Amino acid sequence: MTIKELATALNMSTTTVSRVLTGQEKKYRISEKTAERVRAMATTHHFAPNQIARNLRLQKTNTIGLIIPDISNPFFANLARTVELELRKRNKMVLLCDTKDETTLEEESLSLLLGRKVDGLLVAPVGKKWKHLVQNTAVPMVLIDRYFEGKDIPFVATDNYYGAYQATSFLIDRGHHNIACIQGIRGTSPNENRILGYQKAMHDYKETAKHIQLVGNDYSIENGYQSTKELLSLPETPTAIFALNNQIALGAMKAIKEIGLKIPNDISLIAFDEQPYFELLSPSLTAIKQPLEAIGRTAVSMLFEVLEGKNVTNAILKPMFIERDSVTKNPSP
Amino acid sequence: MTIKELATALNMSTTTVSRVLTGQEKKYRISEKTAERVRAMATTHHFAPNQIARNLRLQKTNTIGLIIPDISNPFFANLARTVELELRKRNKMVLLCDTKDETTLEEESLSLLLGRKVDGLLVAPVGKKWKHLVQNTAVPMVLIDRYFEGKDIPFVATDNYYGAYQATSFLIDRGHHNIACIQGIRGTSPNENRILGYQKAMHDYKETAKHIQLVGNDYSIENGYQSTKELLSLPETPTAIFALNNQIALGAMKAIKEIGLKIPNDISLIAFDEQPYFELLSPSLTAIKQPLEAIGRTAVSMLFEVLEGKNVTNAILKPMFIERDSVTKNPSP
DNA sequence: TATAATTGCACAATCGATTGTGCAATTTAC
DNA sequence: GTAAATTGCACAATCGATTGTGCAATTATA
Repeated sequence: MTIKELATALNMSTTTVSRVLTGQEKKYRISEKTAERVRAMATTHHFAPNQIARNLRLQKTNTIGLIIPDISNPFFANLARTVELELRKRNKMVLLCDTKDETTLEEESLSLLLGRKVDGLLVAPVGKKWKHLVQNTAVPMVLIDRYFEGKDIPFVATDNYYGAYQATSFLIDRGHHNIACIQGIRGTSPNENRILGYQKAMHDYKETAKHIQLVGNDYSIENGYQSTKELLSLPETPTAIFALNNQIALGAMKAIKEIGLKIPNDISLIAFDEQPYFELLSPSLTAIKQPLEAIGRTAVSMLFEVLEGKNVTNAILKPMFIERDSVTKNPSP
Repeated sequence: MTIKELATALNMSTTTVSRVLTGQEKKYRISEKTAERVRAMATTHHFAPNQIARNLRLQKTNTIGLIIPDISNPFFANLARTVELELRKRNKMVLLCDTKDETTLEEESLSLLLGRKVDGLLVAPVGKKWKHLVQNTAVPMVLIDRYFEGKDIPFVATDNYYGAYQATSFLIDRGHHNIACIQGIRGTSPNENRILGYQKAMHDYKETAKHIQLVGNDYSIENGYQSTKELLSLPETPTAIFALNNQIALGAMKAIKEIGLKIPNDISLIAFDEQPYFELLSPSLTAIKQPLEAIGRTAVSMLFEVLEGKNVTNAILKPMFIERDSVTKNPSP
């Protein structure tokens, strides 16, 4: 059923029908009697306007593109959920793209979404390249989680530096000197800022902290696993590992278990990212919880401000340190 | 940049430009020289056709609606990922809707997606109501995970009966008589089939199995937690709990830990659904792994068959039982 | 009663692509 | 050299909505 058919059935012009159905009957002086007839007919026929046609005419799709590196990572899955629900409240739908942390796929996703004339973009970029992102000046965009310093694209992220500093200091306070850090994707903002926080803490406590050790290069279970195996085969093994996301932590635990070491006695562990099961592990896992819901909400409201032509300021939200049982007080070596 | 502007710049008709850019230059006898000029101009101007206009003209959006009860549940997040990547290969994009396991939101999502003229629908329904789903006869649909018996909507699901039967038999074999089952959403197909598998096993081994006990009514951590507390405060507590999804299992573990009992000595646990961290728990958690990727792939290819007008047969895929350490051999009572 | 103001609605253009058909210009056939 | 066939491209309609403007019919004003 199209508006034309509806108009024919009512013996009116499509103009009148459209104006009633878009609530403009007052503005265009459609009589209440006519308006009522239109509404009645529309409901009995279950008429719903063709959104494609509207989009074309109105030059607006009420669609937001959401680009995510890995929707199977619970961090992003939760983010996606908040974003979707928040956008729905504002009458937008989301076109989802998973980039598998590949810049190529991200570039492709971007141009596909632009071709579909999304009204806005919410992007958790891979974070290694940014040129394709700044090329788009046409549609408003807000970055989530990973961003680019000085590139003038608004973003919302966790205070990664703060979180990492806090976690590392905690380890040093507990007597750890040799703390290894397993990185995510190098060169991406969260990773670099976490590294900076880690390094700063190591430096601030340099009388006690031994040396800086960075390994790994991916936000994956596999990287956590391999890097941990590597670390634990070193002549001088670290007494604590700082895993820069939940997947790395998972891989690390797997390796530690396989090697037969015990957390926290043989080795301590802290994860950046919180997961519901962390408290159930034995021992429970000390973690830095990112304010996921706040990030999602903020990203959406920032995007709307940009859509409304307002200026926005980037948001950096504080994470929360959750102390549990995966860190010893007295590391052996 | 529109095709019209491009045509003006080339001093040609939009017809010719369109035909070249859609690869129909042969069919409509556009000279190679002209075609080459068009292509060159298109690339220098970075021309990309307005998909909205194409969609309207072609009556096809190359968009699939994906309706999911809870994208933050790793089961569905993984599913969504497979589906998204698989659809992208076939040049479709996905409009995502999260229904929070609420039928109302599902109905709303459905009509929004239909209004947007999606070419097809992949729905993991809440599963309690189906009328709104069968009302849609216009666009092809495939159900995932939860389905409706005899309602003639094609689906792909795990063999829940089989999985539950296997898990329950395993518990009985290990000497458990009093096995409680914490349900997900009652009345939904996976839940009912798992229950049937559980009951059948209990019945088949009735000399040894004691009685059937069903509690709970949600696929949530909270339900797992509350139901477990309830079970463990019974005069005659079960020796094993069968949790009907990963979230329930998580809640159950939380409750068990809080009460101070030990798995598996005090109580055994099996989860329907596998998660990467299950093997890292102490003890590691015995689980039934659903063939997630296969489900996603199958759903997509089934949808395409429907789109191509073929007949499809429902797919019921076998899960895999993964024995770990969360079940004792000799339950005490 | 004649004129002005208001009411109530429809015509037709528009958004940006695609496509059936028609018509010169060129080439081929005889 | 003329008719027929082929080549190369453009006109205009179409998809389904929205909207500036215009024009009767009705009501108000003087």
